[in-house]
Amino acid sequence: MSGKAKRNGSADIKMSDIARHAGVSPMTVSRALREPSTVSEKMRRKVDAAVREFSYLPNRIAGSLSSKRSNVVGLIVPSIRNSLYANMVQAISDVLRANGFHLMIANSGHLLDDEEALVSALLAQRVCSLVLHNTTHNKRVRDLVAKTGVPVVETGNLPTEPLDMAVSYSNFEAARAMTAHLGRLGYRKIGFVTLPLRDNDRSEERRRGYFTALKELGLPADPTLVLEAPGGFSEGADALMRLIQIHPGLDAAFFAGDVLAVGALFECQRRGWAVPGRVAIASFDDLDLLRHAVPTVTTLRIPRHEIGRRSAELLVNRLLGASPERVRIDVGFEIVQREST
Amino acid sequence: MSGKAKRNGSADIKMSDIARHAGVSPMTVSRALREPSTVSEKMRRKVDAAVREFSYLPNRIAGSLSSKRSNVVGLIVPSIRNSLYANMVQAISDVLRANGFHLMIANSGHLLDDEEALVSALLAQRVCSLVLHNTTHNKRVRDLVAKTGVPVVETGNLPTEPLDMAVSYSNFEAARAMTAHLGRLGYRKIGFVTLPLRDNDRSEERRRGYFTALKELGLPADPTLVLEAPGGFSEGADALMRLIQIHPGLDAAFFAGDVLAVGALFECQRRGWAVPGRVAIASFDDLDLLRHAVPTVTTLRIPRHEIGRRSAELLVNRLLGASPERVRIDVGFEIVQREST
DNA sequence: CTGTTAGCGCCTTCAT
DNA sequence: ATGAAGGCGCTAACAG
Repeated sequence: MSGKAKRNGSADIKMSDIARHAGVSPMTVSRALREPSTVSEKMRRKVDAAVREFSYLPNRIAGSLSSKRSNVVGLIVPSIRNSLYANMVQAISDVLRANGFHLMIANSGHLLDDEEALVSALLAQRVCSLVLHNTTHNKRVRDLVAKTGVPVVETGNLPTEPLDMAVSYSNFEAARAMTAHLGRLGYRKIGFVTLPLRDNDRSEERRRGYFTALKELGLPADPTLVLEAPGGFSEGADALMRLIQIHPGLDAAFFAGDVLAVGALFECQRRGWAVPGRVAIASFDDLDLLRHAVPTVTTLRIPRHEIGRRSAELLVNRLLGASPERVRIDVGFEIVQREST
Repeated sequence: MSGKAKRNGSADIKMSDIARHAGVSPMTVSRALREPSTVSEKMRRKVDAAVREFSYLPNRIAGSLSSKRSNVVGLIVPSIRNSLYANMVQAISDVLRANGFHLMIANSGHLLDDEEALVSALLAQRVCSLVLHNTTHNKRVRDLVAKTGVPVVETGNLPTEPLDMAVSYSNFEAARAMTAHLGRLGYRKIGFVTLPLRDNDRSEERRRGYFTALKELGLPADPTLVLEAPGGFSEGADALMRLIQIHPGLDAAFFAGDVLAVGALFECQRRGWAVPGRVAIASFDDLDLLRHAVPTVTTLRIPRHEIGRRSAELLVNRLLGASPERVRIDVGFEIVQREST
């Protein structure tokens, strides 16, 4: 009894059926559903009754094809799992939904060529616009975006030359500011633990910011003060221990990833090291966790939610008719000084 | 210069253009793209060349309309932000993508009527199936699902009567097992902190499991041992302090939400209370965090990733032709005994 | 305000 | 193995 590939369900009633049962033309049904104000009270009621009677759900696939308009936005993030992105996605989702749009989501796993495959796939689905959490793209992606002309928002970093619109903070400035902050507090031997640098403009920028600040502080830019670690609690702990082994005089460590910082903090607790007495710890991104840990952790507050919200708002405006113009919004960041430094 | 609503971009080349340039019929292009093996080598090469030359992206909207088949799965979660769901979503996304499907995601914010609106919207988009992180639905949702006949997977709890397929663990059994575990360890005055119970079958079930275990342990089912708290670190800390105020002899607290447990743990650290010396702490869901905190936290390991993976696999099989049959998969759970109890 | 006509871009079906 | 005809369900554009 198996049967072939499942057809997409639906009750199989279409607009013309509703029209027939309501005694009107299909066009009137269409209008009653999409722009009720253009239809007379009487017609509208007949239509509504028939729609309810059959639980009619308009086929938006057909609608999109016909109108050449879609209400689905495509989103590509490096990882869905990561709570930082999740925060942004939530905001995007909320704004889109409030405006009648939907979200198609995909994750690229940090690979540029995967991004290309996903951009193609989403454009084949005829999404009406794209959000990319990434500001370096391969040529094909840039070409596709240019060619299709869909509105695009890039986030995650501030590109010097956005594809279209960009909403982000500057990873460079943020890392620089935190490093400077640590210098101002009197720390002289400041380690830096970065997330993987490969194919990741954000990580690169953060490291650049760190070195720039060191220079401005008149501190030596010692490359052995920098360690690369994949995200994770253990990795943060390891990194701190290795740094301290190399530099027993290390007095502060700046982690370019919140989970790394917390891992290091836990390791200190385990060893009974005072933070910041033995070593100060600073983090990147304001996870709730950091505000509640003991000690509370100094960090950079990045308005992830705002990034999502404003990205979606820009798209919605554009989709609703705003004229295309390159936009580059810097949402900034904030240093949150807490007990750990 | 403003211009009307933005049309969905696309390079405006369609299959017939490719066909013309390749010197074949549109049908051959269609076949060369979808089932290359049914087309001769020569034709295929001509088509491929034209496709590449124009960077042609087939219009899947048109394809879906015509074939009555969609490759988009709809997913509704209570919250995108929550990392537990994020874990599951990631797994779903991965499996779907590996099989050529896409994911449309929406969040219901725990409201049944919002779920209805989203189910309608997703079905209007003609998603080929649904994943619902929720097992109690209002009538309209049940009707729509029945009527359209799309495959549905429910997760988040094990429904006694699934709409279609279900993949989950039992919240009841999990909470019961942890409470029993605490009893076995010798704790006699075990508090329980639950997430909001309203419209949330998962929370209800957990509480039921807790009380059942107390009874089985021969301990009094004292309702003042139960506190309801919205998720959050501070809320967990508060809840523990209130419990201890009411029951100075409290020797263990079981938090039906990981963040609550960690919040309580931090509060203990802050007060210099030994955990489990002063009070033992148990959690629900195996956040990485719990394995690294000091002390490490006893918890229930729920295979969120597996839930997502198996859900998606079930759907994919069905979409690829497996015959419809009600499935109810219990992925189980595991008690992870650590230092905090 | 309502209806008619003619596609949207592709795929199913049937013929060759 | 390839092509021609017709239609998926809806909406734009125009007519009344």
